[in-house]
Amino acid sequence: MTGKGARGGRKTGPSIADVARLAGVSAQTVSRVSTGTGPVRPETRDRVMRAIEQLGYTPNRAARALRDGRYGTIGLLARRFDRTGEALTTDAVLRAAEERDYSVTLLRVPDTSAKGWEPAARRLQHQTVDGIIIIRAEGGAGDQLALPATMPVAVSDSRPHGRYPHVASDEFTGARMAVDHLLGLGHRVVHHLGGPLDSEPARMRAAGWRTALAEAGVLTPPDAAIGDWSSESGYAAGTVLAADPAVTSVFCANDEMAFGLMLALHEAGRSVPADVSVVGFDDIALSRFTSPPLTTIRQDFPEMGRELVRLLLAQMETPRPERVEDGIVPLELVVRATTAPPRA
Amino acid sequence: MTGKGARGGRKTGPSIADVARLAGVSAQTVSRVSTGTGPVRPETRDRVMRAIEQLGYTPNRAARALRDGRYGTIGLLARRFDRTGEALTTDAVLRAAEERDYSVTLLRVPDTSAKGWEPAARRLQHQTVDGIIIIRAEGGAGDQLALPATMPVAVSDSRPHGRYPHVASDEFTGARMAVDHLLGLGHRVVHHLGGPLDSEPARMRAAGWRTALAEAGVLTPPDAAIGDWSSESGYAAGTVLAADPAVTSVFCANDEMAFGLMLALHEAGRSVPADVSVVGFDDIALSRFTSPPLTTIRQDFPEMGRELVRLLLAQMETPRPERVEDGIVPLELVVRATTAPPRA
DNA sequence: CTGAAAGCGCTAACAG
DNA sequence: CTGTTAGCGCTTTCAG
Repeated sequence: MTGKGARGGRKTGPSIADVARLAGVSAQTVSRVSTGTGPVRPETRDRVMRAIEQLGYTPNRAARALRDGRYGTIGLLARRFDRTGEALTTDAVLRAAEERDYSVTLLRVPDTSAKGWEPAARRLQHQTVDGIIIIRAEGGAGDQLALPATMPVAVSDSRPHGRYPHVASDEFTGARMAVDHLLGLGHRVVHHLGGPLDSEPARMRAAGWRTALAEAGVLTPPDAAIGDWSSESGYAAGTVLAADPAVTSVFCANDEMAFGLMLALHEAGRSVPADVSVVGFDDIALSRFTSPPLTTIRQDFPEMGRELVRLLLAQMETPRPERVEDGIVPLELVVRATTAPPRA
Repeated sequence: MTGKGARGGRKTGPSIADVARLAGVSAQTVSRVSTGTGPVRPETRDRVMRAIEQLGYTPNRAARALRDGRYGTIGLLARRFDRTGEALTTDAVLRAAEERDYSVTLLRVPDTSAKGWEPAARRLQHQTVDGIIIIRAEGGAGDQLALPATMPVAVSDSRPHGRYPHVASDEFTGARMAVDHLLGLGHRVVHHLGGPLDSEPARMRAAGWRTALAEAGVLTPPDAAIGDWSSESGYAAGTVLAADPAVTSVFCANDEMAFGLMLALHEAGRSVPADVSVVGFDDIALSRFTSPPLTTIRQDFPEMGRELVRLLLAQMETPRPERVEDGIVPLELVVRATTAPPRA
C-alpha cells in the first residue's frame, strides 16, 4: 500500500466512537441515545448511558455545527459594553436568546465610523454565529455595513434602516412626554442637552423636543447643547447652562448626562428642582436613588431584547423574507423629584 | 452499485471546494492561500484571491474548530450582566480576549446556589468554548462546580479557591484604606453597610473594616448592616442608620448601596458629609458626578480582565499545570466630597 | 431495533 | 510549488 493520507486534527475529549466501543454498540446507536432520536431498546440505552457517564462524554458542538450548518449562537455587536445602555441591552438579549436556546457572543467594534464596523462584522462572520444583533448608540452610516448577504441582522436603533429590520424605543414620543411634562408644570421654554449628532436616537429625542416646543408655540427653541452620553459631557454643558438665567428646565437625552448637568448646576448655586427642573432619559437603576431622585423617561430594555431576538430569529427561519416588520417599544414617563414648577 | 450512504449535512455558504473549482486549483492550494500557510506562486495566489472575492468565501469556523479541536472562544459565566460590576468586568475581559484573538460567549446562571451553577456550566461545555471565566459576585459554594476536569477555569473572586486560580482586587486592604481615611478625619467609629453574606468580596470588605477599627482601638465594632449590592437595600439600611445619632460615618461595600444610603440620610434630614461621611467601593462612572461626588475605593477593572484572561490562557497552553498563581489587583482611595471631619 | 456508509469543510502529512 | 488523501465527530439515509 502506498502510505498516503494524513492524520486528522486533534482529539478533544471522548467521542461518540469511544462510547460506542465501550458500550459495545455502533456509533449510530450512541447518537440515537444522545439526541433522543429514533427507537432504542431500553437495555441498550442503559448500557450506552452508563458508558456516557463513565467517560464523561459530551457531544462535540463543532462537529454538530459543521454537520447542521448552524451554531446556535447570536453575535452581539456594539462599540463598547461597559455603559449602562449596552449592559442593559446585553442582559436583555441574553435572556431572550436563552429562551430560544441560543447563546450570545460579544463583539466589540472600537470605531464609530462605518470603516470600523465592517472589519469587525467580517470577523464576526468568521466567528461562530448564525446572525447578528447590532447595538447602535452612535456612529452613523451603518448602512454601509457590507455584511454577507446571507447573514441575518437586526439593529437596535431609532430609525428604519432600509436594509435591516430594527427595534427602537419610541424616542420621539418619549421626548415629547418629557417636554410636555415640563411645559405642563408651567415652564415657558425647555432647554435640551442632546446626545452626539451622529446618533439616531439622539436625533429623534431632539426632534421630539423641538416638536413639543413648537406645538406649545415656541417656534424658535434655544440652541441645544450637545453631549456624548457621558456624565463628563453633561457636566461641561451644565457649566454653560448654569450661567444662563433664562434656563429654568432642561430635558437631557440620557440619565448620565443629567447627573453631570445637575452637579454643575449645584456647583453654580442653582438648585434642582427649585431653580431648574431636569428630566433624563433611560431610567437607569441609580436614577431612583440620587438626591433628588431623577424624573426620567423609562426604556423597556427587556422588551427590546426580546424584540431584537424575535426579529433576528424570524429572518433565520425564513431567510431573506420580503419584508420584516420593525419593532417599536413604548416609553413611560417616571416623575420623581427633579421637576417642579418654575420659581415665581 | 448498492445505493448506500447518506448525504451529509446542510451547506452554509461557499466552501473551499467551490473556490478551488472556480480558480481551477486544488482545495489545498486555496487553504494555503486562505491561511497564509505554505508557498504559493503569486500567479496562483491571485487567481485564488479573485475566486474568493467573487464567491464571497469565508472559512467555515465549525469545520476548522472540529479539525483543530479548539474554538477560540472563552465562556463568561455570571449571575447577571446588567449590573455595573459585571458590565465593567465583561467589557474588560472582552478587550483582553480580543488582544489574544479570542471571542467571548456569555452565559447567565440564574441561580445563586451551586445547583444553579452546575447545569449552566455543563451547558457551557456543550457550547463552543475552550475555557471559562466565572464572575462570582455572590453565591457561595462554587467549589462544587463539577466542571469537566479538562476545562480550564479562572474565577473572579476574592479568595483562593483551592481548585481554580482566581483574580481579585485587594479587597481587604481597600476596605482598610476606606476606614483609615474616615478615622484619619477624626471619626471615632465607622459604621459598615456590607454586601450579602454569601459573597466573598463582601466578607473581605467587612473583615478589612473590622480589622482597621480594631487597630484603631475599636474592639467592639457596631453591627454591620447587610445589603444585597442594590441601591434599594442601601436605602433600606439608610433609614435605620439615619435614626441613630451615633452614626457619623459609614463605609459601604459598593457605590450603589452608598447612593441608596445617602438618599435615606438626606430624607431623614442628615446631610452628607456635614452630619455623616460616606465612602463607597468600586468607583463607578457616576460616582464622580453625583451631588456631592462620592469618596470611594476604585477598582481596576481593565487590569482584572487582563489578569483573568492571562490566567485562563496559561492553563489552556499548559493543561492542568501543577500550580497556577493567583492574581491580586491593587485598589486606590479616591477622595471626593462625601467625607469630612465629624461635626464638633 | 441496529449497523454501515457517507459527507458537512477544513488542513496536516505525504508524494509528486 | 501543487495535488491527493485521510480524518476531526456527528447525524441522516439506507439496508438489514
